[in-house]
Amino acid sequence: MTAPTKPPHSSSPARGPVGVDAEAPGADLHAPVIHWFDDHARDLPWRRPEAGAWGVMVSEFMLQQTPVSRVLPVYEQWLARWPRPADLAAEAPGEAVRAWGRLGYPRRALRLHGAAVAITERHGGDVPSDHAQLLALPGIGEYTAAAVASFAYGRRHAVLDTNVRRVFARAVRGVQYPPNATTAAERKLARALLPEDEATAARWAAASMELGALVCTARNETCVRCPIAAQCAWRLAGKPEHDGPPRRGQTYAGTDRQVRGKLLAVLRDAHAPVPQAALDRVWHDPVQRARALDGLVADGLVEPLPNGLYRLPLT
DNA sequence: GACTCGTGGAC
DNA sequence: TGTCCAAGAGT
Repeated sequence: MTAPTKPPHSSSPARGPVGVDAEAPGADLHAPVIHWFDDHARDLPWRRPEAGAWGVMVSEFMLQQTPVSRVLPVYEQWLARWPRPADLAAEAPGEAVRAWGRLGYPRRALRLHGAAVAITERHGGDVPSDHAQLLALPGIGEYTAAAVASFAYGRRHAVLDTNVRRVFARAVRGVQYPPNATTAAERKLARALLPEDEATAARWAAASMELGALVCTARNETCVRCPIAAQCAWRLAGKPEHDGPPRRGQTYAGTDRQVRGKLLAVLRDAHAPVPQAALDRVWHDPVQRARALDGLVADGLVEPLPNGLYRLPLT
């Protein structure tokens, strides 16, 4: 999977600088990036053929806002325990939350379980390849639908994640960072840059994402290793610093999220219903503590029992 | 659009 | 040490 068929771009004719090719937008970028990918793609388990569409889908859920290094061990355990969607669908949702461990954003575990149930009920147990059908599954948005269709089934979709957005912002728009939220202009650009050929488009999607992850990183980018440095608008402009509205940072200490995390950690580690008193120990402020617990219950991550006990959801 | 939702590593 | 960041989705 790491080095399938090479695209028919091997010898691109000499071109002028930056995007002057009106016939094929981005054609001056495709070949170098894909060739770089041929040599530098990481050997990740979800890229191996035996991963299948289910493996790709599980990896995409886990990789939403979580680094590869932390996903790897959980992914392996997950696929060993639930090798098919129907296997996960047969489990209690709380088991998915427990197996999720400390990946963060545990609602993703619940949604992945829900997606497995839907796949089992509506799609005969097979991960759909159609973008609209993928989009209809819980926890799958625009990015993940495109990623699964492209990576697992070789379909032609613009796969616009934070890595690709940063690569395009720099190489094409000449700015350090993309906007905070994905814009219509970015989607239009991503579609325009998508190679016509389906297999090449899928390869391009994975390659441009990998370039952002390994070379064109948010901080300490290494342009000396970049296959398109010579054409990069940002580098050619002298790599100007980001201006405009500040990129919103995330605070964490003292937030409800931190309290929710502490509460859920207790329930994950317990294999029997937990009394209220055990949950009360994780946070000093009773108001915030109650709000966080209510939120977990409302989200379906925690199941309250009639006798004042709590556990991960059985249904 | 703005906001919420976990966790840990790097600098 | 605190800030920033990581293959987003849902409301």
